[in-house]
Amino acid sequence: MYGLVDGNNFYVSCERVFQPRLDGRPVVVLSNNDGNVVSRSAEAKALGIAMGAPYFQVRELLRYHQGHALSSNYALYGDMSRRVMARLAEQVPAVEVYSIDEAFLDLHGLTTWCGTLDSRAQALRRDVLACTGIPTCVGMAPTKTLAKVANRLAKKYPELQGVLRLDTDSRRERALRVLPAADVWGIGRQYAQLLTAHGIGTAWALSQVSEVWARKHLGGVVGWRVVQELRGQPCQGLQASEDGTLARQSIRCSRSFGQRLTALEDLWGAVSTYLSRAAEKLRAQGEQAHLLTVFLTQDRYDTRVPPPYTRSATLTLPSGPTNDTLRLLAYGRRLLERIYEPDRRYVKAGVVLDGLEPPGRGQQLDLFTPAAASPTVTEDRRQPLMACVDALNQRFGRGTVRPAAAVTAVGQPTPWQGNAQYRSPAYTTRLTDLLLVG
DNA sequence: TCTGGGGTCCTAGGACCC
DNA sequence: TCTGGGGTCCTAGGACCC
Repeated sequence: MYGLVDGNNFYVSCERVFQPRLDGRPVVVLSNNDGNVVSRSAEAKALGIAMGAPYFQVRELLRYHQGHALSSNYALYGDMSRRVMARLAEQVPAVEVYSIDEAFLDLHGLTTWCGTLDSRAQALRRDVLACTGIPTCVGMAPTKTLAKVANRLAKKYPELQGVLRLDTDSRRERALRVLPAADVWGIGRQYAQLLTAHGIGTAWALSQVSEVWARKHLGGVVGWRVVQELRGQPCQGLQASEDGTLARQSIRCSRSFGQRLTALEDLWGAVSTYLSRAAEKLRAQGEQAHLLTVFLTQDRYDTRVPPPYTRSATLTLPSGPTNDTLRLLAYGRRLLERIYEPDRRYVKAGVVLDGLEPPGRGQQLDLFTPAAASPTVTEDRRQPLMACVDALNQRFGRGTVRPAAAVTAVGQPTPWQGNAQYRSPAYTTRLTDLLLVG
């Protein structure tokens, strides 16, 4: 039996823990750059503000109803997330941290020693609320996909008091019949449209399609798994996370700029910043990457620009995997120059590190470089430098030590810097931002 | 004027290897 | 003129998730 715990309106709930004045009002949290709505309070949902709505479209509505919009504060949400996950890990055999606000639980054997599953789930919710201030809902079922269904309905119907268990055929059928197929985990916009066209409206109808049909129309084996899981056949197990964190298979860092950029050197300032940050994450995870991607994106809402909006270039690092910022920067520059075109107006850039593995798994030497000058040798000497940079940035704040390309003249604004006008303090992770009570 | 960021998995063709 | 089978890697792209 699987459980799925999900924080209600997670980002808004995090903000409300420290700003009770936000209670009872429409509140939204915005994406980076104050672009889109990414979290909404119940009051904001009631106003009809859609998930992902551009802020400029809802700004007036929100103001009229005396609501609040906040820039996203990932330092706060990340820390609150760790607190929630830690509470869960204390109380169940295994936890898979699925996203910043969601975790799958292994509920094996919980009934036998401590009451019914439902009462256990309620106790879990009370504990998380009491210890972190975050309200949650819990769904329980024999497959992850059904646990997601249960969680969804637990949120939708308040009379369920935040908990729903789907462990019998009749309960399962009742639930699937009221859930739109589009709300099933794994059914996105494209598939939802296709299902509608075929007269498949509910999750129940989706669970009745044939294997051949699912494989043909829903992306092969992926779609078939969704159908099987809706029928109660588990296709995926729990991937337990060690100490509440998950080792990633790829690391990405990308940002929208505060303004359009055209100059190569401005773009390089952004890309080198993101690449340094990605390399730092890579080292924190104790791994090396052997694939590097750089991408540039143009304004996809500008009708004068024909698609594709994003150009990317990927390089398999010729001298093997690395987590050395300086080497990644050298390759990153080449990739950027490969995709950069003058006279284009770019809105966003990013980097991806892929092919991650722990260090020391047979390094590839370059045939044409003398061994003493090979990248891996100079790099070994640079490991202490990287460790030092990481330590400085951790102690004195991100960007204390950064690539020269990312440094602007004193008093000059950073050309690529995004907007974050309504950011709340880092209440739980920065000493000077501690909440004062008095 | 203003439209996010960071992930996962799968497919598929071509290069290359034995 | 005939032209294998199975494997991995590389690269790009497409779908999905929160």
